[in-house]
Amino acid sequence: MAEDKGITAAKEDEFSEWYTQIIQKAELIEYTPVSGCLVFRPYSYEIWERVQAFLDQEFKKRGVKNAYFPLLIPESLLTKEKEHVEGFSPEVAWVTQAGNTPLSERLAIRPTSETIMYDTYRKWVQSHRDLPLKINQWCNVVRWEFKHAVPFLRTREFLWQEGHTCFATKDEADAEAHDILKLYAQAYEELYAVPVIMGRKSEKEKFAGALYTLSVETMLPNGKAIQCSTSHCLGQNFSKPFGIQFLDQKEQKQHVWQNSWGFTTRSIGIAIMTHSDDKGLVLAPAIAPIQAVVVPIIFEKTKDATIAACTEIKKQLAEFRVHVDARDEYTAGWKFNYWEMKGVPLRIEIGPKDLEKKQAVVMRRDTLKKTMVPLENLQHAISQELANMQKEMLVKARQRLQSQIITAETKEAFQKGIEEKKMVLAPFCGKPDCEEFIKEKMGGIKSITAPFDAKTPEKPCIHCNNKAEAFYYFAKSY
RNA sequence: GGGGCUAUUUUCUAACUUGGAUCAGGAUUCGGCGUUCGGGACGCCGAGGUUGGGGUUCAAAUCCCCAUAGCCCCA
Repeated sequence: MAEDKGITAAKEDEFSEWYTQIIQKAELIEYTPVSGCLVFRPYSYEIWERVQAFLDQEFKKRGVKNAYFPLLIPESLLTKEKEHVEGFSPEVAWVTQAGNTPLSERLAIRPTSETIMYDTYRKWVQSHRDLPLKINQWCNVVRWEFKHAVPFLRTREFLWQEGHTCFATKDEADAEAHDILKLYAQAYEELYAVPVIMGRKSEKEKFAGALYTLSVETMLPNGKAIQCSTSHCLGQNFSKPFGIQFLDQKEQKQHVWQNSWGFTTRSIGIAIMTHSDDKGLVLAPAIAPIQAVVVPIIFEKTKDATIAACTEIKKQLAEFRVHVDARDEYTAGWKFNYWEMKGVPLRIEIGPKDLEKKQAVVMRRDTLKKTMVPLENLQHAISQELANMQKEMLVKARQRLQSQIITAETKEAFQKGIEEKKMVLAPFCGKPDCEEFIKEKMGGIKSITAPFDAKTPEKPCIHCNNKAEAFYYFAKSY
């Protein structure tokens, strides 16, 4: 139910505390007795449902079918691809007994489903006519993190979709990996209004078992970079150990080329951190469970007429997600604060004075600016305000992101940028041991991604002075 | 990976330092009734609490240990 007080921590000064308050007071998250396993309350789950609806429809346009594979993966399957197991084994949770009976083979709770799915794909792919095979599943996964949990961003159990596709050729796999990456970027920018960077992960940071990993990345207001989503080309790294083969047109046996790609509930946390302020949550209209809340200003004599007018307005605005807060037990002022904390994009105030003048007061959550709108124009005005807000939130966030990025071609500039909590674009050789060095020496910074839009470096690697493979972003990250 | 801090009800807290009878006090919240309502209204009545386990003690919310959870800082 409603909390008694607003947000008491400032985003600028106490970012973590501020975030902890937001997610609880906006009724997004509830803690549970299990560390790192949190409740997605209806208000955050509804955001997820909107993103799901968008992605699901886009997957289907691309010929992807939904299916569901088991939660439990036998150890023998999980360990089939060597790099993959090594990457995941430290954080796999295991089921070892049923009641009091030990299991003959322990079962992993899926950290990701490559292995269980590909064991089945082997049976489904025989001919080039069976390709491409494109399957997605919406599910939960468990990765037993030992770092402390950050709600949405890093939890032991989280929700996601994982797409797993097979192609006859590498070209097709490459094209799809890029296509899905762009779709993910679109989801961030057009739904969450979060600006992102697309690129390719370093050898060290790529997915365990992948040929290469493409990623969508962004920077949070506290100076930490965060991986938004990834799209992996697995090459034939899994099709070989799992024996996923087909006969091609020339009657030759071939291993399939595979991709896997995922989008998680982490995205919700990124959107919250990006846009919210000291009054609470700020949600982009595209994903807000409620896009406009109508608050009647109630006086005893005009109460019925005011509420009737609000109900009428809701009907007029049927194309939007509108809620009328006609609760008797709270004052208008209380409701203003409450809905601001919940991040509802627009507030429509209707009082007797407004009704006399045939107008409404409309307030935008991101700018907190109020405008008077004639009732006859309301539908159009709301539509405009929502569209503007969606657009301007992205623009504003992009300006902030750009202010957090610098380019460095010398060691000194690089170091300075990192100290200033920037994301630094620098020439890098791409070698894992060189990256390991940088990480050790510079307080745990990682390569983020080699952005697609960067130039070819002329200067050598920022650290080892060998030939640079590409410009990479480096930063502290989640 | 290392270090630190915290835990009282829906929530925020008082009592803890110096263990005891004050009935664990207040506010908020929740339920009821009434007056209110243009930026977190108010009155009356009612509901609700010491995180879990162990120890010290005649006596534990208070001291000690363990577990669990949360938060912060460093790597």
